[in-house]
Amino acid sequence: MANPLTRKLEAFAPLPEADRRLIDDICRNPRDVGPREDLIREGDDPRDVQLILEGFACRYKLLPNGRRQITAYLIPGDFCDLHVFILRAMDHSIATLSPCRAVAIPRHRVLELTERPAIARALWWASLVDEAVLREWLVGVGARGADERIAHLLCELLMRLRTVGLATDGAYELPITQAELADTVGLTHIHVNRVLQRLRAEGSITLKGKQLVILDVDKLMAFSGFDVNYLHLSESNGKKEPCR
Amino acid sequence: MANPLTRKLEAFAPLPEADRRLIDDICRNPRDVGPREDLIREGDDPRDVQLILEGFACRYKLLPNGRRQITAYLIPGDFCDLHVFILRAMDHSIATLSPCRAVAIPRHRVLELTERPAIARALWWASLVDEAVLREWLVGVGARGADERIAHLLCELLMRLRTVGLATDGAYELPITQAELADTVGLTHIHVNRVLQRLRAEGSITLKGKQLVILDVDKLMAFSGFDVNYLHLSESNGKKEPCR
DNA sequence: CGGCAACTTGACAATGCTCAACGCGGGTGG
DNA sequence: CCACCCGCGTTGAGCATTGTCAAGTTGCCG
Repeated sequence: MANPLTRKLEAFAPLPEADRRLIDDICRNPRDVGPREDLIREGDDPRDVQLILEGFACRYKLLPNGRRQITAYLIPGDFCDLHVFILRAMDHSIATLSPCRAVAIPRHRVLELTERPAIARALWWASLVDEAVLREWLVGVGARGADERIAHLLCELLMRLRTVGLATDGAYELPITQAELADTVGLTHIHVNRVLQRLRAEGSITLKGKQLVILDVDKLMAFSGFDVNYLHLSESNGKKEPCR
Repeated sequence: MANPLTRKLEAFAPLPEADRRLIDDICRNPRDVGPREDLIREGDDPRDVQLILEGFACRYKLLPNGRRQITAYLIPGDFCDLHVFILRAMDHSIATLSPCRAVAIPRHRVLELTERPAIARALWWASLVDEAVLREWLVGVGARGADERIAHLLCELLMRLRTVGLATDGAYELPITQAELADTVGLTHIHVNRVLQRLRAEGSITLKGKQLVILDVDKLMAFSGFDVNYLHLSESNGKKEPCR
């Protein structure tokens, strides 16, 4: 299968063959990381940039009150922190959720990437999308009810996984626990469980083990108020009117 | 008073005199905008970049359920969207909260800015800070109780306004309504009101009209779990240990 | 002085949380 | 190969925080 980074960047614009080869070259010698391992910790000085090739990782922050908030999922093709090396210390941590395959890219190789105009533009686009996703999560936690919030997240993951070839129709693997989901959407794992039961009972999804199937994608998107536009996929321009 | 953009960027690193002059030049001919006016709307094609010189503006998103979520405050020295012109359509709107003074910077002038290495680095830093702020808001809404959440926001605004010279000690002007605060922190305006009453009753703050005073800054920061590090101000390195 | 927007307060309802317990399944060690 | 254990998922009962509705007050601006 194609390199997930290439697939993702080409969702923005096609890359020259030489650029694709550079990406393949950079992704040699990946390493396997077990589940629930920190890749970078808050307070660390960021050095190498991590790129996820397989599995799920996340950004998270621990609070004095003992709670944890996950602020992003990193899926295959996502960079941990392309631009942070300008900062002295990480303000959050990054950990694997599932077992992952990742590459640590040294800074000089990152610069090789950003010297290629097509890649640079695509990475720029990708970082704008990451920010849009973050905003959308804030909108969810701040203004959507529990059911819509979780349904929205499932829709988002579907779309993101599709662009790297990891979802077909409405089905994909969701290798995280309900407790991790809870830390993502700002609910307790118990409440997350109840919401998932409800979504199953309604016939919206099936979820056995780690296999998720969204039975009627359009319906779930409508229910959760999901509007693809924020992912800025080139195909999806102007499908829906924004709310006024 | 110095240009707020200059002040903000110099919180990262000092700028050459020529760069400061360029910024001053770009900020000529600002325009005044009334309160509650949209600067850019979701769906619009982003063209000029807006820079706020005075007043408060915000990013926000409207939901099908009628709710609104504010995802960022833009204060003097903040750009609306430095990097978005690569995208075809805005995925959120930007509006003034208070009366504002702003400049619309055409794209070619933005490029003039980014061609100056010191400015480019500082803008890069600023955009990382914006993202960190966004993450912190998500953490607040997802994992902090109502009182801590609001207190945390007040602390953040204090620090941000200080770097542009708009706060002294614990006092600053907060030109927004409680309803707008509510849309920011994901609560109802009624609950926000109760929390503010509580903070007043405790002697943590005073708030008369738009004048906010944080009576004991350290105490409020401790209470809300505020850790300056995420703002990446150069002075504030390693003051606190992150939670583990 | 009138009017409107923002703020305030109270009573009640709902959403989501806490605590506690139990089932299920996969992996490990005896 | 079986028994145990531990992590994950599930369920119930009662509680807390926050939302809803409704009404009243304050204060500013014309």
